[in-house]
Amino acid sequence: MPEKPYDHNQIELKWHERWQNADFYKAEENSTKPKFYVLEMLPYPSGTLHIGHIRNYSIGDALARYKWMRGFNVLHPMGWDAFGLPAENAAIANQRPPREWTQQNIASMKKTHRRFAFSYDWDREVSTCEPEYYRWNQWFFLKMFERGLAYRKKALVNWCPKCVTVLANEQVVEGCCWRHEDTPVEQRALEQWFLKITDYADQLLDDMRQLEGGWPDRVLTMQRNWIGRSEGTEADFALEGSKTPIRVFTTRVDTIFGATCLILAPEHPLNETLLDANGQARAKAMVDARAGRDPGDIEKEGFFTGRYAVNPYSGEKVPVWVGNFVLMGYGTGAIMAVPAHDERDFEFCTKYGITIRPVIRPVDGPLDTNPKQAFGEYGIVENSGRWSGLASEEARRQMNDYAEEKGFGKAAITYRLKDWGISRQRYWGTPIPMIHCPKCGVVPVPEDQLPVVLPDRVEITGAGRSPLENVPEFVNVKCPKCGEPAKRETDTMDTFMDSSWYFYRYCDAHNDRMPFDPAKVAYWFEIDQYIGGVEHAILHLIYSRFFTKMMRDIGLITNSEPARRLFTQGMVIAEGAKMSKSKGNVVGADMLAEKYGADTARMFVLFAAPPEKEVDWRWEGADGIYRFLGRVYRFVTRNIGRADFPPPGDADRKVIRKLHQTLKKITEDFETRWHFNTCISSVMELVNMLYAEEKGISAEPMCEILEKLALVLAPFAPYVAQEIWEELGNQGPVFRHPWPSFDPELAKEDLAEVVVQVNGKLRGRIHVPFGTPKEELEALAQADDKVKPFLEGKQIVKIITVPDKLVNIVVK
RNA sequence: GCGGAUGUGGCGAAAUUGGCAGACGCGCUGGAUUUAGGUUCCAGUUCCCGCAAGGGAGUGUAGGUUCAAGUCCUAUCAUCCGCACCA
Repeated sequence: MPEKPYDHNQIELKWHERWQNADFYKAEENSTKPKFYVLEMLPYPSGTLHIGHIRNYSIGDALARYKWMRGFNVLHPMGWDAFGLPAENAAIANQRPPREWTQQNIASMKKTHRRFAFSYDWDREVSTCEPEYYRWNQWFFLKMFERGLAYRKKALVNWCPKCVTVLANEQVVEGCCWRHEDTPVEQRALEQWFLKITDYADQLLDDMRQLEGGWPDRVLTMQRNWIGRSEGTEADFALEGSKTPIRVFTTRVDTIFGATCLILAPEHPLNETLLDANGQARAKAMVDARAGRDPGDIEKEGFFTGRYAVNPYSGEKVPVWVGNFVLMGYGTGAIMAVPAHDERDFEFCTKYGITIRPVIRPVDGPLDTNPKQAFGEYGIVENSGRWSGLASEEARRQMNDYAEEKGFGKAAITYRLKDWGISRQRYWGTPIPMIHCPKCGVVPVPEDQLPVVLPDRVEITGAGRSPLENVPEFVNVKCPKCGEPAKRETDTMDTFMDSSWYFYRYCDAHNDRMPFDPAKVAYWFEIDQYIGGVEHAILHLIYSRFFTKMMRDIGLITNSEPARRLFTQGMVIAEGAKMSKSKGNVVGADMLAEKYGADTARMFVLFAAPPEKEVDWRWEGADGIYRFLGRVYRFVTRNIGRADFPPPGDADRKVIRKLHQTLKKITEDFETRWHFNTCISSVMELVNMLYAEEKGISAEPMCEILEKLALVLAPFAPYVAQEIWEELGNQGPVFRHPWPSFDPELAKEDLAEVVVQVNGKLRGRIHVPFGTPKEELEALAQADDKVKPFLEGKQIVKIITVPDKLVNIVVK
């Protein structure tokens, strides 16, 4: 057959059309339990759908297709993000009717991903935007409410005055709105719903031990920091002239005799009674000044309240101050300042001339009167009454006991992790199924009335309150308890709620009685492999771990962790920045596909770097991939049905060996590391050799090679692979054919190449049969012409020999 | 400041268990095909000296362990990421 030019357009269109309605996307029934892989949809900041597709699908596809060939049945559903609205895009969130938008989106996603991707099981698809999904979000919310895990309180929220909306924590970038980088976020007090994730803080921390090895260390560390457990002591300082004491939290109670003042956070509730109008104004100014600033840039300042408090251990009277560096959100919002042993306290107290009193000395030295040396260090406690002379750790223990005994404090643990605020003042999202009744208070919507569905037409006011408030037929309801007129909750849920359990729903997507059948989930879970972007390391991945534990506690599931293994993909960056639509630096993988075709586009992205690494997007290298696919295609077409094959010869052995070496390499890389870049490069090596040896390859090996080439290429370049598969006279999809196995015997070289070093430097190489004995190797090495000159006139001290690999001669 | 990672050619990168540094690709150089350009094919391409054979240096920097270090240890610098007056 004459050589055909590689026309990617023609090939891709042809198969694109044929695959439109093919049923081989469906998972095959399998007698053994398949692996459960979940591929999170968008590993990149939302808005980067373009690039998200190609990179994520590539990895997902390549894996899924490969696993399929190996006889696995991979559950590979669409992730929630695919249908979910970009949560941060308030404009769209408030304008589009969700249902239509969703359906439109599904349609377009189906189209796009047919082009780029392959193996989705549409039966299991779930849209988090569908009322059916609201229902189970709401169901979970009610279960948590019953258990006291969902509660309502007034809380400060981030507020962007330009967007006129509430922002989630993750949408606040360096104190400013993520869309208006010059606009500091304000704090507003609103009634909000919270989930008590803090109840699970210790479990979330402890269970990480199960995840070690399966999850990247980086993610585990980030989670550990985010939860931020610290052990310490809470102690009450009696406030003079008041019955309410001031409670402080410290991790270093052993330094408490060095506490020379108390400092309250400017937002501390006690300030309302403690301060005069002037003082309150100053405190408020501090809070405002802090908004939108990098904490490191703010100079510490504060003022004396005029009041004193009593150190419960020493009985010493210390002044009470207000300080701008004390955070209300951590510990108790009040600290004892120990300027001798804490850098921040030192800075503050030096500025205002407050006494500095060292109380910790090094184990092997005297008390250091220059306090700067001792910040944060442990040692021996001094000048501390009955505790003097104890080691820090022991002092802490005894002082904790003492506090408890005397009733003024106790050992305490605080967390950086805060309860999860899920209220959003948005149209978009799952309505929170609660009703506010003037008589009965907050009443849950009865389970049989779920789902509470969003109204279709909503006018956007931009007033910064939920647009749902303006829809009377939604808001005005009868109280389920007393039947009197009441108001519906108008906040909707954070979309992270959806993402926290979507993969459970995949196991039983059409269940209309429960979120899912526990038996089905028990069959699939835990997830064998979860794949997603790093940026979800703390939020999504902590929330979904929390959900899993909550679901276990309400008896739905038995596993404590959602996923055994986690793989975090690197991000695609452009010119050093994360790609995002708002930055306008999304470079089109579409354009790449337009010019070279989807096969080249996908393969190029896979070839650029291993998947866990972030990759700077530039398309200079794409030519090489396109050339390569052309080389393959032309090679195959001109060798199909050729009449003039030579008789079997040396070349056959050579290329068959290379073929099996390639198969071995790809199979191993695929199975363990997912380093597709090295897989691809080894196929390239094979093809390079095929070009060099083409004339000498006889008919039979050529047949084998062409077929294996199609199979090996299929995960990376499905269209060309399929086309070749058909040209070779095969029927049906190449993906249904089992993955080719390799023969280790055929992959073996005839002779071992043994490297000869003199003093660790490469001087020669000898070729010997495998298993040549040590003595013989050493003799051959010394006799080698290239090696000899380096041995002349020298004395051989030692020879190290690694059989079949290396001889190192040490000379003097 | 704390925590985590990463540093290898002009570029993306490879080297999986301490054993040939730079596979594969881009780019570049030369050659063949071509009226020419493009395409395709072949060869070369870490740096320095050399026409060449060959030799020397070389994985951010400085030490160390080892017959042998990109890989292990110590220190240090740079970059990136995460958290950040967290008491």
